[in-house]
Amino acid sequence: MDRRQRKTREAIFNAFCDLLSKKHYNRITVGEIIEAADVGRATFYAHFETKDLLLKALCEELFCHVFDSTEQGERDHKHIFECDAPKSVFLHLLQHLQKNDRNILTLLTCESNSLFLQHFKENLKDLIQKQFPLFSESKPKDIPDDFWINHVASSFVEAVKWWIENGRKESPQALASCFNAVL
Amino acid sequence: MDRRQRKTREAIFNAFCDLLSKKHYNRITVGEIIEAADVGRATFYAHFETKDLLLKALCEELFCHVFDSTEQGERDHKHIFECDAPKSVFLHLLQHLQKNDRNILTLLTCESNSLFLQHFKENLKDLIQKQFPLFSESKPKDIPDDFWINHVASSFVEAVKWWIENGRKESPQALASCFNAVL
DNA sequence: TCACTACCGAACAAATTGTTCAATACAACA
DNA sequence: TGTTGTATTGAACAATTTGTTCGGTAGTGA
Repeated sequence: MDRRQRKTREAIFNAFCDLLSKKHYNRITVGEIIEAADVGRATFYAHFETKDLLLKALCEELFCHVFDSTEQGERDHKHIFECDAPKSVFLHLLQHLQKNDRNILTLLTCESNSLFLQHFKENLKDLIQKQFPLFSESKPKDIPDDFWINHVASSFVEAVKWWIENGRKESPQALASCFNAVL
Repeated sequence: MDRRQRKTREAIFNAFCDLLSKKHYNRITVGEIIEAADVGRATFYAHFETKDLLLKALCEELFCHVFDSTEQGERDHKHIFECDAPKSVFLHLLQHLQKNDRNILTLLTCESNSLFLQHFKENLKDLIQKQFPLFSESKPKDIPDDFWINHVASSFVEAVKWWIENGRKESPQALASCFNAVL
């Protein structure tokens, strides 16, 4: 990709994140984004058809990074998935979030955090699906598999949401152990 | 309240619900609402400052009804909260939803159902909070109370969401038992 | 009957969206 | 280094949408 395109894309992402930390997604206009990013109006629309697609692209870049490194971990350090999964997977994810790559915590803390947590949940469900045998051990009998997957993924996301909305006072370890306790 | 006001309010609510069943909340304009409701623009703004506040008012009317009748039940039929709560509370809520008062199922099935489920969760948390002793029996040790309340409420909402998005094939009883199994 | 108030509807400025286009600046490659 | 292709610019544009105003109309409650 052309260096100019990369820079523009990055400038738009950064401006968008900045704005998200200040006001709700629905109240952010394209005009504000291009002003903050300092790019031309036509340039914005050359990159993203709509604000919704900008959000989608941002989420993809964001979570693709988190989950890639998780699956990377899966290959590099087989033990994460082998010894006491799924516990270690969730702890690993929490530690990853705590590292705050690409300022992901700002987005998960902002007024519109639900938008990002929603994407997070979808990615999580995929991950659980792929590694289903690992997660099915703790599954109660007589409930549908996808009900269980949905429950595990959404419980984790809701735990993260709770954590964030309460000021992230607990360590990743403490939160993971709360999560494991209710699961 | 003046009969004219009641009628206008009702017309706007109905039009809004109709539109929500057809398109996403973000894509619905005030212009469309007043056309569907067949009221003047100034009239709309005399009732609701913004579209967001209209949504809020709708949610309040909707869930106030569901939860009032639940707490009503609490007074009239003490057994709901006394014998095997919290199981019966959730079953009761599901049966209430199934009755589809005020077409609530249309809203919970629409593209923007998250908006309503969010309000549902808040009301649910209040309910659990008020009846906390009943719900704390199954609470694992060593986790914060509000983490537990959040987990119970959001698990229920996510179960309902799963139920709806999968076409509500299960009976309220079957769903309640899935929910109890994972809790 | 009478006073009150909700509604109408048209008109309005302001903000926003998404597109177009010619001019300019930069990148990649030979 | 020069050439070619492409990204960016900025201004201008119509079309939508928002939220407000106001004089006139009509229904409400007492």
